[in-house]
Amino acid sequence: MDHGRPNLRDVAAHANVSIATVSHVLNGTRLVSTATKEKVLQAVEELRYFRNESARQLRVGTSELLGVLIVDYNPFFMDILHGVEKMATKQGWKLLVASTGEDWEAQKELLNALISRRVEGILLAPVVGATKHELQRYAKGDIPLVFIDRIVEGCGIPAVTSTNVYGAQLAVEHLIDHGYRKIGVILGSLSISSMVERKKGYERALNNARIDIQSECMKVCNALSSGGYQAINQLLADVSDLEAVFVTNNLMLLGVLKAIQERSLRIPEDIAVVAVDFQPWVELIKPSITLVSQPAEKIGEMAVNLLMVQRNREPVAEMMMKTELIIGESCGCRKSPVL
Amino acid sequence: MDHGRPNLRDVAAHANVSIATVSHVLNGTRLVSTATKEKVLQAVEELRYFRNESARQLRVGTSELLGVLIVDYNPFFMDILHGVEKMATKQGWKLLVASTGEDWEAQKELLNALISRRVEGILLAPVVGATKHELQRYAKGDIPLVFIDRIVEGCGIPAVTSTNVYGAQLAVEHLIDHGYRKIGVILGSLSISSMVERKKGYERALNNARIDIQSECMKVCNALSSGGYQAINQLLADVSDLEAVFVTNNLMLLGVLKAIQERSLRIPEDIAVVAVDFQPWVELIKPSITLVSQPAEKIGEMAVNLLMVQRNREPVAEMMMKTELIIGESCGCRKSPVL
DNA sequence: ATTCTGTCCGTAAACGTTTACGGTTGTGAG
DNA sequence: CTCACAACCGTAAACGTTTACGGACAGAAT
Repeated sequence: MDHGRPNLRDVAAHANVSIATVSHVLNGTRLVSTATKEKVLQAVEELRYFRNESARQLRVGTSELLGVLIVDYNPFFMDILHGVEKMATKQGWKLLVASTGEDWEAQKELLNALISRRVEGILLAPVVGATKHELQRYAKGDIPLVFIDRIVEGCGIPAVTSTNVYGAQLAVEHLIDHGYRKIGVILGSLSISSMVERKKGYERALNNARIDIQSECMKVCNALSSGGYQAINQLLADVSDLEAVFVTNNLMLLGVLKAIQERSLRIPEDIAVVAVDFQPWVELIKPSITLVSQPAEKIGEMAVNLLMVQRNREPVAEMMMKTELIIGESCGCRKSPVL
Repeated sequence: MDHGRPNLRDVAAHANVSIATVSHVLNGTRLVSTATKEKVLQAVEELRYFRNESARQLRVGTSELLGVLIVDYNPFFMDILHGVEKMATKQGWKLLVASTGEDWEAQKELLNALISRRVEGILLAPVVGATKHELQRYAKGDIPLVFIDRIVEGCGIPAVTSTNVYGAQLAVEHLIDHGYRKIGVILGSLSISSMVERKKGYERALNNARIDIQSECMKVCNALSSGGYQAINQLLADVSDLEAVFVTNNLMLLGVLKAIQERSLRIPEDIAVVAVDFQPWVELIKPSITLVSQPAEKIGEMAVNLLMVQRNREPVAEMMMKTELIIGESCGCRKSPVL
């Protein structure tokens, strides 16, 4: 009884067959008599043999792994991950997951690690600091990439995003329809495409309604709860007659609501709120929040699909998933819309 | 110019050195003159060489991968994952993540897949249906396992959990201190150790206060929002004079609160609520919910630590992380405690 | 008796690394 | 001049699979 993990060779010896036969039995890749098949399977069982995947991978070249680079473990990316896993499992792929933070150097490291592991494809949310030039080089490689949630334009990498401009516009127009004129917006870093797009939607809505866009109504902060908290406080300090605010992601919404509660402001009477990203808990807070929801799970599923299309060398387009306005009470829908 | 990915051989040829030298340069494993070092690095850069990890792994035997089997992508496991990643990164390990659902067959498949990949260790939340016998066989293997959040007793696998019994007891005693006597509990499957423990804590609290434990006060449901929703409705139907309820996880809490809102019951006047798992949003709902919080991120960190201890063949104990009672308004703290 | 066809199986060559072993210089000490 | 030592590098053997190629045998067809 030698030490270490059992080999194909060990199994073969134990079953009195050749190494090739064992492999074929295990993979069902050629006819083997039921007698020897059983011998082999029994040997496998007795030795508790587990195929060495790295040897297989070295030989056949496929890793059956899918790399996913998210920015952090927040609920939005979790929903995406869920969708990704669902689709990946259908291919027999496992997920190699890592979070990058908004740190391009870290993201590059992780990209390299994934490439070294010869993953079948990489899903990534490009991070603040990512350059078109560098991403292009990655795109030239033979591992297909797909952007999720965010993009960097002009590097030939397909993407699955949502209709951010339209969604934001819809949300802000909804506020305008209720008569609000002094509308603030709280944004994350403008180095992120989704934030730029939501800003654009905000501006379009105001422009269409011929409302002046005022710079003090626009706050950029880190896209976390703490950032939202600071931003809303600044907004309230800088804009005395603020009527409404558009919050561009779920985490920032947490901070915004916290600040509003602390100040005992009433929603929507003192300040109306509209936000982005549906999460189950928002149904519970009162008044319920009007939201632009993104189909996060679908984004994940589609991203894997795009990846496979790309692997087949078919031309790939970008996909924008439809956002939806879920109307709650925080937008003041009880006020009659002005005509 | 040949096709396919560049090799060590390709790099060596391109730099006019031996294959061994390239390897040594890349790994810094022996002295190489700066001149050739630069030649090599330039060749690597020009050919865009990426080391083939599976070949390395085959040769040296280490995968630098950590397998993590969670049950689903919910906020609690996300916090755990965050902690796990933080610690794993310190070892240079990447995360192979998969969700199993409450499906033991699926979990076994995934365990086998992870073993085949020769991961450095496996963190898993053992799932409904897992048997001591089968888990013992996995524990015999040379890949260290660590339970997270839940355990299966007697299979020699170390675990990181939280003080569920004590936490639950504390929570329910807190209710009792406020004078509540008719206290319901909503549990997930009792095939899961954490749920059994929370049930035990509930029972201890009642016993200590010499309150009869009534079976109709105890509802077992699937541990999701929908389960909580159904359970609280049944509870309210079966126990007419219900005064309070203890909800044993975060997802079920969502459903419970939804049902309570639909029925326009007041918290805590009509029904007091105490739950398990702190998530940021609970601070926002009014009245704020009294909670037993688990240090999920720490659980993840400790699990990786335990893994490493185990790898060093040191004896390993189980770890129970301290839970904490975060007092909100939903327990009726405004009522003066009875003496 | 020969050939053919089909069933069943084994031998050996890759895949791309790491690393033990050894070889070739050049330099300073004796 | 020799020897030792350091600095530097190359050759080749493993790691555990998959799979192309070919061989042995049995039965059927000629």
